Amino acid sequence: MKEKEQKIMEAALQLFVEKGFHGTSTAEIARTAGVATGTLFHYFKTKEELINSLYLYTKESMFSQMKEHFEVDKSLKENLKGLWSKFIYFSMENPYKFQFILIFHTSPYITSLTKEQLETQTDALLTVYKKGVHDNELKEVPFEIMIEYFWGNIISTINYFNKYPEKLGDKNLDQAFELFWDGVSL
Amino acid sequence: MKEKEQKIMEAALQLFVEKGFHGTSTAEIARTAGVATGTLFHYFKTKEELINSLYLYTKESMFSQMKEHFEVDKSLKENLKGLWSKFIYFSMENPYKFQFILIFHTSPYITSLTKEQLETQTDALLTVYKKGVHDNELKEVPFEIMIEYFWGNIISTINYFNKYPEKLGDKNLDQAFELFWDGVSL
DNA sequence: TACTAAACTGACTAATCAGTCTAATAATAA
DNA sequence: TTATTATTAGACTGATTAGTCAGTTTAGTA
Repeated sequence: MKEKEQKIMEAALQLFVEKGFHGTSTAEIARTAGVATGTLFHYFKTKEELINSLYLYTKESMFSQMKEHFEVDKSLKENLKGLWSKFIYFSMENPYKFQFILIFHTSPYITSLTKEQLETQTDALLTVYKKGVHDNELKEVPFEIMIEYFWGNIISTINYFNKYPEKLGDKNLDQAFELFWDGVSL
Repeated sequence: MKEKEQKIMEAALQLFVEKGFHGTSTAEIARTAGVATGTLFHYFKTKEELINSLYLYTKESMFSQMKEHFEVDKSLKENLKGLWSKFIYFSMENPYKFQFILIFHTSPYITSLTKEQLETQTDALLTVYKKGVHDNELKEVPFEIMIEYFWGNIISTINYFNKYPEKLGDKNLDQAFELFWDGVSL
């Protein structure tokens, strides 16, 4: 990716999160990125294309860190906590990216295409869930309820640490995870 | 409230949820409500005042249904489930209102004043939580974690039923609540 | 060195924005 | 009835918007 393209995306990411999609003008993005408006439209044909590109970029940036497979010598709980923690740490280290994904996901901008791409990302979790149920470690509830519960818990944990950053530590992380785990486990 | 004022608020509520604050023009709100733009600005001095009025109105509309006190002859679990269910049903019956509260709450529009008003709303929950801990029914984790967990669970349950409205029923509601309850209870 | 294509610029435009203003109408009171 | 006030209308304004375009700079190639 070219340097100016990168700068445009970084500026757009920050401004979109702080001021919303419509609240941010292309002129402001270009100014913040230190480029001319023409340059912005050279790389992204429309504002909407910029928004969608940014979504795919941030989502890829997040899920690329979640790729590692489960370690067979560890328990389901340990493995789940590993994945759960990765999401927490990613969002603490990349607050704008995480916030952007959240905002975008509940906005009218999301196209059915990008929605589909997100769905497939849950396949790995489905495998874990099925194994957990089979081994009598997890409750047998509709998978879609389980996945919403998983995400909801991650998001609320992140909200907590965003509100009270000074509380970030192993003890509170463990307690937040225990709430989640005791909910899903048998 | 005058009829046209009401119409303006209803139109604004729907459009804000569907297209965002900046994405919705005052002209479109007036057109949808069937009034002239002048009428809109007669009732609301600015667009921002309209947004804030709408927030206070929807929030009041939601919390007025949650006012009932806990019933002493019922268990903590039953009481909590009653409150939890009320939120679920409110959002299913008033999807725009609930969505608007969510969007507004994570937007730059929210002022410190309205933020304070929301905080006090959690006082009732704090009392319940303290009693639950004292009676050895609830885990002793920081209250702020508990409250985020409570909200997160409600929101993810609502997300689930919004995605799959045909799944709305006592069985799935019970299962979703059991996830929550098993997380918080000892 | 000369040539070419891509990267880049910023002034510009048509459309749209929030908000104003004057005037018309409806409601109420004397 | 007449006077007064609250309500409604929509054309209008200056500012801002997304996007264009004609031209300049940069980088690679032969």
